[in-house]
Amino acid sequence: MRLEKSFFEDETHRVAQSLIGKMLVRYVCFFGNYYRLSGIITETEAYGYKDDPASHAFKGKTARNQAMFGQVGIAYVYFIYGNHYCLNVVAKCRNEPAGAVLIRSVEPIEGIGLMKIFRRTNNVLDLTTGPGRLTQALRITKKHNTLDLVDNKNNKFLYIEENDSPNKKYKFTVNRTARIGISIAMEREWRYMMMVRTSLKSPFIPSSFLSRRS
DNA sequence: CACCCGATTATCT
DNA sequence: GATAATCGGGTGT
Repeated sequence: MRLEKSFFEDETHRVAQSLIGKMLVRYVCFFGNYYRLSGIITETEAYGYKDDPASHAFKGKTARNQAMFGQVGIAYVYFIYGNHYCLNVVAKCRNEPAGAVLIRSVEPIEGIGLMKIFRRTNNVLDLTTGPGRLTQALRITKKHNTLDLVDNKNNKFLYIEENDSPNKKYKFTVNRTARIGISIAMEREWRYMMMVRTSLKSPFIPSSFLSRRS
């Protein structure tokens, strides 16, 4: 079931937390055929408006960040460090001018073979961990900026679903920390990550640790 | 128009 | 762990 617009109309940090465990879905055309790529969202960050100096929207609306001021449920994709695209979803309360959730990491589920091609690596472990990696793996670029992820009529190429796979293996909790790569507003714990455990007696650990090199 | 810098990552050591 | 790669956007002249 695709997430609908009302899901994204809430406090940005609450949406960021709710997105953990959801499924990011992308259909790509490759040599004439369409393929479904997907991954479970395992890490997000919330970015606000005038009260959030770490946010692109902090200083007001510009050509680059205008998507953050748009309807909830649209994508905000920006280019960073001369190399990478980052995918956000606009989420904010009604009457709030701007706000978005950065998708920082997913666990690849469907279309791993294609993701390897797009990433030019055979290493599954860091296929989609990191905001720049997941956009490369899913072929998300600035073309997708302002794309409406909750418009199931016109946009069948990029959206977010409930994870209702029958063999749902995630019994998870969500941990929160300060956001990555910023030096300001550290007291705000607006980074969320999926925590899992391998048995009832095991402690919860970041889901990324399960498959990580030791 | 020039300058500066960043919500990153690959590729070294 | 350190550093280079790389370029669009913001800012100020």
